[in-house]
Parts: sequence; structure tokens; C-alpha cells
Amino acid sequence: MSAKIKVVTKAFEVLETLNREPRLSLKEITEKVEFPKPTVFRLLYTLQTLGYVDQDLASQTFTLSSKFTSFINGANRGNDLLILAQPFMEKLQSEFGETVNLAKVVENIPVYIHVLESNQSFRISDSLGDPASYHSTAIGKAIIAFQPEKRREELLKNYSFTRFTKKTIMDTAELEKELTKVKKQGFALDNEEGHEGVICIGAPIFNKSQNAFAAISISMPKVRAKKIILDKIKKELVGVCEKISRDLSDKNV
Amino acid sequence: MSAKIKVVTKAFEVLETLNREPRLSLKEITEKVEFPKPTVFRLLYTLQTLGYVDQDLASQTFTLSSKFTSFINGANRGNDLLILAQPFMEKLQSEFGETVNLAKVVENIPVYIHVLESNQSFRISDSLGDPASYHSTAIGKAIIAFQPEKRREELLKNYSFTRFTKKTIMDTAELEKELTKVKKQGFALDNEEGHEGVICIGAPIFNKSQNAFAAISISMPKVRAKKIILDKIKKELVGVCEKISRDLSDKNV
DNA sequence: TACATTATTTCACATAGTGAAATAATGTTT
DNA sequence: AAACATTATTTCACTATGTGAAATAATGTA
Repeated sequence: MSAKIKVVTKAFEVLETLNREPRLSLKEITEKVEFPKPTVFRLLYTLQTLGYVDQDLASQTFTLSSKFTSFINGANRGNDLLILAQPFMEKLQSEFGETVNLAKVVENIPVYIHVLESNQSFRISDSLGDPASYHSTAIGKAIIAFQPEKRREELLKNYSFTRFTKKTIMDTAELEKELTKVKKQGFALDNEEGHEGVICIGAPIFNKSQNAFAAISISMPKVRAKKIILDKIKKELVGVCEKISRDLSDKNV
Repeated sequence: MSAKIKVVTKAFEVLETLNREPRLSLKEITEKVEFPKPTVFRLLYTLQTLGYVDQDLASQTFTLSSKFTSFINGANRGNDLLILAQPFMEKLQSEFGETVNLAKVVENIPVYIHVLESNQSFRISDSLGDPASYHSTAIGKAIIAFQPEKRREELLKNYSFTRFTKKTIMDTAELEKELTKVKKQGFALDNEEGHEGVICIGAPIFNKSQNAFAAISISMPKVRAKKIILDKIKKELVGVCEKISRDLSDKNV
């Protein structure tokens, strides 16, 4: 079997460090990645020469460059899930006029990989590439609820519950209770747990090995979330996610 | 002076190849990057293990993974231009109710790094990470018009003019004529040159060395582009871009 | 001016990456 | 279903390439 190239691995450790926290100095990066300083220096020099990191000369700090933004293009064009989900998401968006999000698990946390904004002036939306939490978003709950017991425990081990509103779920016990409900219902609800005045509904998408690796959610201001609408959204959203899961079953995602 | 790490450079050549064209096989990538096959194999193995490329087992092809989408997060948080431009873009969006785009030159072509969609149902918008052409978009014209003579020639050398509508500018001579106008006006117009029925206005953003490295554009359906509105947009957009350029002058971008 | 901190260069060393050639796996044709 | 063709993977001897301790330079601070 082929061996993993060490320098390449190191280069990406530097990049991931800069993704977690932008504007770091050589010293700071060195402390975080724990490689010898000249190694980090050489890596940064290389990445900078290639145009993947920008250096601010005044503060001597490094940051990921916009070149990464252009990688979305290729990543999207090759993404079976996204290509398949897109038309369904557009339909949901135009039918309900609310923001529709698609998130996929990347490195153990859901990341928004597509966002269709509501066209109403009063709307809420997350940004592409943002992580979604497991305890305060419908999209996150929809994913984690359907993980096998063991996997869920693993993900929630050392999980830190940040409070966003007074309704935010703040511990594992409460979350587990909520997730049991989610599993029973087939969808997840976020009732002002992430943002005051905002409601979200999320449903899981499964790959062929029945792993909930992605989810779609619809977000809206609470004032527009009448019961009759919510019920309709729930039903349609779950249907769409089931359909996508089925259509994906031959793809390996 | 430190030396550029060769393997890292090679790894990114592979990634850029996959960004240009997703779903390539080992053989195809090898032909494009022109490294020995075992080298490419090892690079792909490494990148796949790290989660940056996904392999489709059925077709044996490789694609950039969603992990790149999560890099936008860090790239955005460290982007001075974006941070500075954002509030101005939001103001333009809410004032005119049309789509507002920010593009920055990455590897010689403008790339959309921020898009604020119009909230009108009838709207047009590009996607984050998409490239913008120099001949058919206001944002591209605004940037290239203000390049120094030499640089512009360089960029237009071997430039291929793709036709999008019957109004698309199709050769260098015509484009040069148009760019002279753009320079005189201080902004660029795209009058259905990229999409039938769509008008865009774009203005350049300069860094401290007076290089037009970015631009903001506003796109709208032609039916909504009344002269009086257009004139107002032109004035405000140019003002905003000048302000951003001034505020950026101490940053090194 | 002296001191402290961080960035950069140097260089001897050996590890880690290289790639031609062989082999395995997979798909295609007769 | 055997023979062929194509592409993927492994092997391995070789050395180029990356390594990192130590020295030096640059920059900021008292």
C-alpha cells in the first residue's frame, strides 16, 4: 500500500489551523501545529508563493486566501449530493418562500454546502462553509439523531454546548431526549434555540449504507411559522429527503 | 531564501486540475499534470486520506470534496476586503433591492467572493467561487479596464471570447473600445452581454498601489433598469468603491 | 543603547519522496 | 471464456529533497 506523503499532510495541518483561526503569526502557527519553526516557515513560504495564503506585512500574520473560494466551483460541480438536491431545494424554496439549507458532515461536523435564501426581506440565513451545531440547529439535530448509538456518543463526547438563546439545549441528557423525539418524528425542529425568533425544520438524508451524512433544513421567522404551514413543510421536507436518499443510493457518498 | 516545497506544489497542481474539471481518473490527471503515474497515485492517495478529494468507486474518478467549502469560512474571516466591503454591499442591496456582487482577481481572473442576492423573485445571481469573464460582465470589465496597458494586453493575450448573447463582445478591438469608455466613465456596464434581459453595473476597487484588484457589481433584470435608477446606482456604486479603496489603502491587499 | 522576541538562513544529515519496471486488477474483444 | 488491452497499484533501489538544530538577522520594546 502506498504511503501518505508527510509534507503534504503537514501543509494541510497549517491550512486547517488558519481556517480555524485566521491572522496567525509564524510563531502562533508553530505553537499550534507543533512542527519545528523552519518547517512551518518553509510550508508557509510555499503556500504563500502558490497563492493559498496571504501574508499581512504590517502584522506579519497569515490568512487563507480567496483562492480557496474558487475551489468551491470544482467541489460543487463534482458533488453528487448537491447536484441531486439542488432542484428539490429550489422547489421547496419557491413553494414556501423561505430559506433552504443543505449541510453535509465534514470532519464530524455538518457544514452548509448550499444555501438558497428566502426572497422575503425578513429572512435569516447562514453562510456557505459555516459549521452547524448539533444542539441548536434543526439541520444538526436531524443528522445526529440518526447516527448509530455509538457514533452519537462519540460525537457528543467533549461536545461543548454554547448558549445562543434562553431555549438553547444545554446538556447531553436534554439533547438525547430531544433526539429520541426527532427519531420518532422523522424530522427535527429548532424552536428559537439558535436565534431568537427563528424556527427551523430539518430532515436527514441517508447514503446507501443508511448513514445520515447530510440534511436539508428550512429556516423562517417564527411570526411566519403558522401551524398549518409548518405541517405542510414537515411533510414535504421529509418526502424530499427520502427521495434524495433513494436517488443517492447508487452513488457512493 | 527558503525553497518552495516541491511535493506540496505538486499536490496543489492536482487539486487545481480537479477544480478545473471534476471527475477525472488517475490516468486523466496524470496526463494533465505530467507527473509519473506513481507520483500522482501517491498524491491522490494522500489527499483522499486527508479528506480533500473524494473517489467515486464505480467510475474510479476523483473530485474535490466538501472540505474545501469549509475553508471559505476561514478565508472570509481573514479577508480585509470582504470585511470592509460587506456593510457597503448590504446598504446597496437594501437600497436598490438588487443583487450585489464582490469579485476579486485570483490567478488572473475575477472570482466572486461575496454575493448578496436581490430579494425580488425575478432576480439573477452568480455563485460564490464562480469566475467572471472580462468581456461579458460589468465586474470583469471594471477590473480589466483599469489595468496598466501592459497588464491588460497580457491578460487578453490568448483570451477566448465566448458568446453568451447576441450582444456579447467578441474580439479584442471591440473590447478595447468599450474599456476606453469604462475608464472615462469610471464604471462598467453590461447591457445584456452575459445574459439576455440582464443589465449589470460594475465599479473597480483599488489597493494602495492603485491596482484595480477587485470590483463590485449590481445586477438586475433589464425591465427594472429605468434610466433614473441606473443613474443613481452608478453614482452610489462608484462612491462606495472609491470609499472602500480609500479605506483599504492602509491594508496590504 | 541594550534587551527581548520573532523571523529567516544555513547546512550537514538521512529520511522521505521518486519513478522505472513489474504486477495486479479491471474492462473489452473475439 | 480465453486472450488482449487498459488502467490501477506495488515494489524497490536511489538520491534528491525535506529536515531541524543552531546561528543570524530583523524587528519591536524597555
